[in-house]
Amino acid sequence: MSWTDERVETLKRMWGEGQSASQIAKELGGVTRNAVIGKVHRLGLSNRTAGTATPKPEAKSKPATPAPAPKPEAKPRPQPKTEAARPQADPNAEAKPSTPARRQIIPAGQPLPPQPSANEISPEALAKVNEVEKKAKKIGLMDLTERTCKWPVGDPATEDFWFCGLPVQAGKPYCEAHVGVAFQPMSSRRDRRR
DNA sequence: CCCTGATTCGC
DNA sequence: GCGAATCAGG
Repeated sequence: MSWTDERVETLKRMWGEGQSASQIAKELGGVTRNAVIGKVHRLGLSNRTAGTATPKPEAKSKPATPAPAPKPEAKPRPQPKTEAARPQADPNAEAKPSTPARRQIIPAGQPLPPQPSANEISPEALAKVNEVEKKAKKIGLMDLTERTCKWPVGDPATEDFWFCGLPVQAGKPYCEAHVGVAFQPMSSRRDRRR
């Protein structure tokens, strides 16, 4: 495969959209993420300075760079990374954030409190969670590792309690699906059109 | 271990 | 110019 105009265009577009190199590579086909990254660099449209700015000092032989070129480097990086984390209490301590319809203790006689749109999780995310829970590993507390989703499911007071256990996503404590509900996309407050 | 991008260097 | 190997990090 070669870098045709079209493929380069796709590369540029996707990279601009913040897609990862591997995703782009998969989309293009016939290339590895390394190829994509290499191309990105050659095209000069590299620094997205996102997740991994690697100020690599020097690993291998290459003193052929006598020009240190002091870069001021004042880059705030305006990536539209809109992600407002709703601090989800520790699963271990928290009861069970799994069920969307969280039990709210309503004092008898109270009129149905206008559910303050506290948790407005995208339907897709919820659906994803429900799906994922079917194939969850259903692991016990002892089975949790640093790379198993720690999302609790069920009632800790019963036997019907387990942790998701699916592979977590890079650093996060949860699998992708659960990260989706644990971290709100920030603006769930949509204005009602009049 | 999974993933991310960055860099180097033989081709 | 290309990209695998490697590096550095989450």
